[in-house]
Amino acid sequence: MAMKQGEISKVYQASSIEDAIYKTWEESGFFNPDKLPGQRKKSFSIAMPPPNATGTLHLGHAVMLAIQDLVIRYQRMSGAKALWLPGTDHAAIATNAKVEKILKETVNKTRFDLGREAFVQRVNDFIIESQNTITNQVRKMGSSCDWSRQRYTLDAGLSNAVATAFVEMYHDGLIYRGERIVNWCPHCASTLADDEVEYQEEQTPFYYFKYGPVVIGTARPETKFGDKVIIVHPNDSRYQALVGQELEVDWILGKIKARVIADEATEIDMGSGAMTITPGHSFIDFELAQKYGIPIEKIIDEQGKLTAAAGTLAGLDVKTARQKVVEILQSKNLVDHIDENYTHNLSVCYRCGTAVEPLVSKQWFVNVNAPVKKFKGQSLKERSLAVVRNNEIKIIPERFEKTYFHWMENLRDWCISRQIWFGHRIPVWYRNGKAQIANGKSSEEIYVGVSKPTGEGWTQDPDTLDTWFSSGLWTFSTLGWPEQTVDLKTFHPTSLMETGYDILFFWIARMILMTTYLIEDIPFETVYLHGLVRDEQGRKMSKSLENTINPLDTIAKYGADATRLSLIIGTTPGNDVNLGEAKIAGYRNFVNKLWNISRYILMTVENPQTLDQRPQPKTLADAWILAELDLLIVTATDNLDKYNFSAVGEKIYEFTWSKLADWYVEVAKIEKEKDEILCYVLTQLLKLWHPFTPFVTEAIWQELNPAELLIVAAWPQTSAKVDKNVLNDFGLVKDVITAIRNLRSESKIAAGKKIKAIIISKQAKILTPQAEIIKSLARLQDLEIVETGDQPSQALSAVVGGTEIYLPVSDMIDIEQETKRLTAEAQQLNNYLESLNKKLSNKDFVKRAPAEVVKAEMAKLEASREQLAKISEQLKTLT
RNA sequence: GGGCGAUUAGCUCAGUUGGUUAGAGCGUUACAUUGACAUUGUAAAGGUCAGUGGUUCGAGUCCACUAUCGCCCACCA
Repeated sequence: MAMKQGEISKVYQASSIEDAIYKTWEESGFFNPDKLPGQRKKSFSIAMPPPNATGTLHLGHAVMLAIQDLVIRYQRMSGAKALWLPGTDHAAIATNAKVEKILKETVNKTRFDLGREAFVQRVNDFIIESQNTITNQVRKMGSSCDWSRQRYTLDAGLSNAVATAFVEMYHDGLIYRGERIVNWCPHCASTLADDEVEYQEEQTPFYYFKYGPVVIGTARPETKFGDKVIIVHPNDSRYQALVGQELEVDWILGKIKARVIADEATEIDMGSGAMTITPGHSFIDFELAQKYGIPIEKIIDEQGKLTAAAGTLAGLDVKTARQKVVEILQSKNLVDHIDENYTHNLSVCYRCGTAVEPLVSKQWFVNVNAPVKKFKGQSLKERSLAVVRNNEIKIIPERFEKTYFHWMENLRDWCISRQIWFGHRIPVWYRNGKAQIANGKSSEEIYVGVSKPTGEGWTQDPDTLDTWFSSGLWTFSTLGWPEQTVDLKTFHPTSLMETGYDILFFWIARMILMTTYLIEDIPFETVYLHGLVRDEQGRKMSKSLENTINPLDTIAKYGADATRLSLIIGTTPGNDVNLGEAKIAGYRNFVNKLWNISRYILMTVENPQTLDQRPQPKTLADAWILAELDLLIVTATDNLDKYNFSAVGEKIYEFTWSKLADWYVEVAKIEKEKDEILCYVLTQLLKLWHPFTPFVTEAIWQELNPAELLIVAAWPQTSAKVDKNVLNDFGLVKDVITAIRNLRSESKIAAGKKIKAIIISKQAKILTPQAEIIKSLARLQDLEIVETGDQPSQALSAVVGGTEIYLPVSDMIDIEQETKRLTAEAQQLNNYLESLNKKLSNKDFVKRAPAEVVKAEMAKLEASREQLAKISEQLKTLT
């Protein structure tokens, strides 16, 4: 990989060296914290959010990988025992669905045709085949994660953790099996968690039926067979007389008896103000039914067909049944009217988009409200709220804490059983006929444990667990739990959880809930939520819009470093990032710039090498670049600790391009003999950049120091106090040069033309030693610097601070234009002076503002006055 | 219905607890090929910080309201 001097290409070719560099890193073993050099007391860990095992890299992954790799590289260089643990997720429903789709398309079979065992085998084969795709793509981003600790949610170890967690929670009464209303997806043939349901607006007829003395409204007539209770609002004067009565009403299948109950669940203004309740197929009605002890009847079954409760209509599908019911009621003259233009939100499955059927089913649930012994009576929900409320866990940006609280406060029991086959099987076995325990009405014997019980006749629960149940254990199941491993002790709680805000509920909340209970600790100290990547116009990226950017393509075209920078700089946590290819190309240009600065140093320095000893400055420019670097190191380190990645990137970018390349390297060409300082500055700069752009920095580093890998180089430190005088003094030199360039440009003096300049300045002592630099960079033939003197007439002029600059080029001056320019400048200065005067003549300002602020304003006033006076004089000399 | 966010240069966005004449990149204009870099350099133009009111000596920043856009949650029986 290392190239000899002189062979370094003019343009940085990312794609031709990145893979080789990654290989060198991986083979070094340094991604593994156990193999890092030196004594490392502090540990720092990140559990990588596991991509789907069958997925491919997209920009969402790219963002998380860029940020997490940045943090872990910074920590590793700062001397931490840094672990970034990678893995993949089996993504139960998603993968199950994917394989089912393949089956359908290739052999036109369903999972039921194959049978459970063959189907699961099929899925596992599929995973093994595609697993490497995603992990290799993760490598393409430069991710320095410890592959020796890679985990997969269906690993034996993790599966054991899942079973252990289930069993423990069951025995503590936090997991129960019950007939409750759940979201059912008829297509997936499985339950869904509340947050796996999405909503779609749709138009549907809304029916008003006569139900005894009241009119009730519904969009779902086919569920109404068993409605035997009318709910009215206690304050609704229209129905006061009915409350508490039992009425006989004519209904779909004939006459039934209906009770009237008053409850605030109804709204007076809504429809007729009265409603019947359908406990089996509505969440709200189910709760009401429990409250009033109303029997729950199942009208629709798991296949989406009507049950025996529908009498003659049993077996019909939902759509047909709806028509039939309406026809029956019409024939009985019980239809009041129909609103054809009713819009409502239809619940659909987040995976397949099928309408979700709320129905009552026997499922496993996590009880989030039960008091937990080891929490002294606090519930899972309360404990999960507490650890964020008391700042044990910090969420960045902070506003998401509110969102988290709101969600957690309203959390209902979590349905964790799924009827798909791929996933962690529920660790529960049943046996009939030998009932030892009276489990309510059931004569069934039940065993809950991590492995199959001994004895005959046990069958395991056919269901699998919600994929988020295993994800909830991710931070510690990956470290060996339930065993008390060294890793668990060393790296848990993890330091940082970094992920998109879109899975705050799905995942972050579940991890907090599971971890606080199972290991009585927090899963992570800080949560950093990044935004979603959108296209340049802020639209969601989608295949149909053809606006997607594939990170693998941009890595190939612009390099992983440029791709990473485009996702980190200019982005803020929690806010979406609009990304276009132009932005990535821009950072490719920057990476090339860094490459070429290095190339220049490698070509001109006699013995290029890394240097950590801060050299003694010989000139003002030396002192300045060292001071700027000191300042950069301090602010970068400080801001990285605060997770202000973008700000740090911008600062280092500015230093690299606007200070080092634009000024110091140019000065070095004039002053010469800068080998030590150039080596030192480059060394420190490569280190600062490394967490952001690991590949190019390592490539350059290897040219300077083939004996060491940059990934384990020590993070820059500086003991030097930032020298403000040096910054100001060289600042003046820069300003003078810029002012002269500006005058030349405005007066269209050819760039090649060498001219003379006269500088009159009280700071001549500072400027005089810099005469060579000024002459060269401002392209002057002759330069005169005096402390006081007469203003030359017929000269272009400018004022910087208290310094006057004159270019006596009488033959080239356009008096009119020059007068105009100076007058405009004077006018602007005048306005500024006025605002300063106004501010300072305000007694309250002088009295109340801090003394230093007032002092600074006074100094500004003084300086501006002086400057204005000089410009006025310059104006006079023109005429 | 409840909550959150955004609105700053032509475009994409920074702006940390209120305190330099509000910044960057891209784009635009003019000039340039000087010992690394045209994926370059030099210089410039470009902003009533969405609007209104308030707090304050001082507001892009804090508060209230309005407008537009976006997101999340709940859900209409």
